[in-house]
Amino acid sequence: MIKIATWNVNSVKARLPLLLRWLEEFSPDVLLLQELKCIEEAFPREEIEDKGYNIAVKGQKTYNGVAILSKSPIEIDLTELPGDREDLQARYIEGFTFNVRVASIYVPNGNPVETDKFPYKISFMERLHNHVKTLLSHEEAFVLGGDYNVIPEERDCYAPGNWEGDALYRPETHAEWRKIIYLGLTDSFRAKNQEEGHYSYWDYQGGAWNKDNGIRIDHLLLSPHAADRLNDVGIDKSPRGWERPSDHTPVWCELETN
DNA sequence: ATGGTTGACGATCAA
Repeated sequence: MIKIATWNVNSVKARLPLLLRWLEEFSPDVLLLQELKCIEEAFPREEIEDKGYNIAVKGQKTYNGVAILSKSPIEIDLTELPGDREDLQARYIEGFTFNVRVASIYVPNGNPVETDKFPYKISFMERLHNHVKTLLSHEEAFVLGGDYNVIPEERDCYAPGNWEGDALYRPETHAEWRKIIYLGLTDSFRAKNQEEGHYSYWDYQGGAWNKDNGIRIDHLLLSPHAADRLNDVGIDKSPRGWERPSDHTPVWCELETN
């Protein structure tokens, strides 16, 4: 079995103690990180290598930043999402490890929707849609994990009415999400669990964590070959309750080894 | 209670 997880850590430097603790306790084989908020040179490489991980980083000062951690060597193939050479934001890294293609993705938030942030989000999702078509043509097992900043359905948020008009819940956002899924990808969490009320993010504000006012926006999307090997999935809520947490908590899936 | 969190940065923006 191979355990693959995704976690938006909201600053890898601020979250290092929690990250090290979670690597120790959960011991994922592969961990996809988002929102590093640092350049590659500032990434806490040694501390994570000491836990037994290989590391590939696409960093950026202050904002964004994604990484792949793996107990097995990582072959990096892409450090940006194809389709827009002018997009300099560090939101995509893709590689090959444990005989599986993996990507760590940080889809733009897109709010406020009346600014250019929303069309940037939509065009990023269109580029992802195009890239997924290319990936599918190779007939490989792949796992695309990350913070998609998409609440897929009503059952993925505590109060759907509050999200009307938000970039995470807009009709255009749902349309792009469905375009990607309908290419043949599996939302791994929904392959095993149909219940409402399972979340991966709780806002820092308004006591959202204590009230369980969350949303499910961190996803692990599987290619057909990977979905055939899906054994189990879960959301590990515990790190959200630790001291100085990220506002996101890790989401994981377990694939059978072949 | 004209507010509400957190992080990086630099005196504000982004989420």
